[in-house]
Amino acid sequence: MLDTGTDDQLHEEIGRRLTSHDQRYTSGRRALVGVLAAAGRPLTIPEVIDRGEGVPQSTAYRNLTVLIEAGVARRVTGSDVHGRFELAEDLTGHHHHVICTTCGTVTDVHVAPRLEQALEAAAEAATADLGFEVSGHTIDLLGTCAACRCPSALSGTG
Amino acid sequence: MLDTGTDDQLHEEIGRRLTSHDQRYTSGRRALVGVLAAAGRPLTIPEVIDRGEGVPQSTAYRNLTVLIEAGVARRVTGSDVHGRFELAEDLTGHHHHVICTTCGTVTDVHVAPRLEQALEAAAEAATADLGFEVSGHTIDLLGTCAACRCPSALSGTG
DNA sequence: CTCAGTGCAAAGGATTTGCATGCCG
DNA sequence: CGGCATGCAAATCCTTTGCACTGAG
Repeated sequence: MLDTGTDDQLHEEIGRRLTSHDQRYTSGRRALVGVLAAAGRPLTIPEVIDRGEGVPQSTAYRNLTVLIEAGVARRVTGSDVHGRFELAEDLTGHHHHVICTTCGTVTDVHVAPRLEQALEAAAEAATADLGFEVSGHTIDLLGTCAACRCPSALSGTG
Repeated sequence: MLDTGTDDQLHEEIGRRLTSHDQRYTSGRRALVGVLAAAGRPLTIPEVIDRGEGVPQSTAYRNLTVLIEAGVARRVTGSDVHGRFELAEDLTGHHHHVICTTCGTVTDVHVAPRLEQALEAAAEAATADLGFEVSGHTIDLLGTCAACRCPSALSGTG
């Protein structure tokens, strides 16, 4: 993960990446990045639009595409119909997704580095004979979230 | 993984599952299962249709939905636009996917059971404080396949 | 015979694109 | 000033659905 400790540093780094892809880092794109950064989990297009100030779908899709091409964002696919979008891992840190199979909500989690390393080694071993060069991985943990396991927890009295 | 060592056993088991969901195991569905079983990797709808004998899209989607509801098939999402479909893991064995980020091809791989267990344990630990109950996981290994790394290998002399 | 499955074509929803205008560089 | 980003709306693509027909129990 890069040193993007402050929002300014994050935006600066993203600006550099866009520039190097002949793209401008406009206020609309900045807002889009802000929405993704603030979310802390992958968002669907409706969610992105909701949190932006009246951004049209087309612009949201278009800018997301630009961000993806510049290596700033990533498209994630949950069990949902909508694609989900989040900032690139080198900006936010390597993490995985916890997906509730009941409500479809996606949450970020971090896994022990030791296990990550073990997985990487295993991945190399498993794909060596395929002539496949592993550059990364994703792990989705599937199950049921607290809210779906115990709906009454939402009403406050337990 | 169930004892579905022969195609007959596989079809018998699938027939049972469909029956228990008030669905018939028709020849069309049998053919669909055959296509998925023969593929050995998740197929997109165009691929499924290609390998079937003139199955209409609507029937393909419809039967895939039925198979999924009966726990016979599963929907996987690659980096592609199309959803991908494969038989359920308890029929084919637990495995993961290797995805070529260049051409989008998805291949199945198996990972050492020891690592799977370590991952499961880590998953429990990582989600315990979320109140999330983990019931399964998926791992996608991303990278570049042999064909995309070395295109000349396809010409036969490699 | 009766109901579920199939096929066709249209509908529905997500994503992409064309074109005119406004803004950044 | 010139080119890119933006907005709107239509187009496109994947997926679902309605309806009539055919096949299985």
